[in-house]
Amino acid sequence: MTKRADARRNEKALLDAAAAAFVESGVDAPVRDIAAKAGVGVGTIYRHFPARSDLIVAVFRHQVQECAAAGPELLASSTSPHEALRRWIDLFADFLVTKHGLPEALNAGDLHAYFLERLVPVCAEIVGAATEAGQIVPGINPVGLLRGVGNLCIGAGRDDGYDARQMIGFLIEGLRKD
Amino acid sequence: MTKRADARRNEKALLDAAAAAFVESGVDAPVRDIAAKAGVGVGTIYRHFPARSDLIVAVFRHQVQECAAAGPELLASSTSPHEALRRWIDLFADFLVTKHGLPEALNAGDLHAYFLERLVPVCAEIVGAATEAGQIVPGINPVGLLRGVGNLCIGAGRDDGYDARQMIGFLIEGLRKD
DNA sequence: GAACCATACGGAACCTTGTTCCGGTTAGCA
DNA sequence: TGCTAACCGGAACAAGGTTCCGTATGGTTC
Repeated sequence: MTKRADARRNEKALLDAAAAAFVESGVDAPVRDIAAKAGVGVGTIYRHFPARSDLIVAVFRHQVQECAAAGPELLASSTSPHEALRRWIDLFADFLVTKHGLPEALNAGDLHAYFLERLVPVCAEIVGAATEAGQIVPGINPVGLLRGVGNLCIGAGRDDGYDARQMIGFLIEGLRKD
Repeated sequence: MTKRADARRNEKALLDAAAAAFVESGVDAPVRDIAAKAGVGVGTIYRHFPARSDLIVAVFRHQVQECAAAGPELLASSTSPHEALRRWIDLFADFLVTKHGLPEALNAGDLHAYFLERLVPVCAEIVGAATEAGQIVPGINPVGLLRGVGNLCIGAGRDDGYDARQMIGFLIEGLRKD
């Protein structure tokens, strides 16, 4: 059941256009703009991506995968589970901080679903290792931690005096069992 | 230059209606709904409150004042500056967590302006005291801290596994200079 | 208490943004 | 070449914020 050639072409054009639009205007870029940039009608967007959020997910899927894949590697290569946690969270934050509007969008609905589904198991593994090693307080919920870090990334692009990474650093430090 | 009686009456009706709407639907309650609940046209809202955000600010002004006022008191009555900081941040978080949609709204524009203007000096004072006492790491930006805590309150109403207060607790703990 | 007008009001209309719908077009195959 | 299932474009709809302007009225003056 292979797709028609024009459909495949349009889907790629849309992904490219969306990626470009997200870079220059943030993930809030209007659907019409993306359609125009791809040389396509809005209807075509909605056939390929039933909702705006599906387009966002599609654009960032690769990077989420990479972030997920990095988890086990960091756990193996770090000097301690807490160090691995810190480094992995940094990776996650780096990803979010560079995508204008993504952290806020993450709080509403479907993005949430995919991102968390993919990253929670990884986070859980690292948190579990750190807990077992007695390096962080027990009972930390991986979902909650991920959401917290995601929230801290909100507004990180603006030039006011907000340093998301610093705050995330404090949060991770506060997890320590001392 | 005193306002006309009907204008004053309508302003109060609007504030009451907005407060009620915010409680039952969150601060995202549509302007039209608020107008209807107050028995007033939308035009009237915009004469009294040039933008939606001004209405939100007006509704919560009192509580922000109270929170600001509590700062010095806590500093005086607590056993240590870090303890005062923790308690004051808890107060701030309690305020935010109980207002559906307020934390997210805080990130966009004008709310920001008023809330921060009022609370930053207070936060700065407590942070300064804790810093001088050598209880937290030096160089913490009060604006950043407030924004971070505000961000952590986002999505705190939902029944998924996110505990904003716990995350805030970790953040404050991570500020410690050990 | 009548007349006047600055002030205030209501709500239709406008703009933007997401989403749906459907008549027209076309790729791929017989 | 013709057929048709798959696909496309964009007008139309819904919802929410904001603006505009003709109408109504509180308060003041005589």
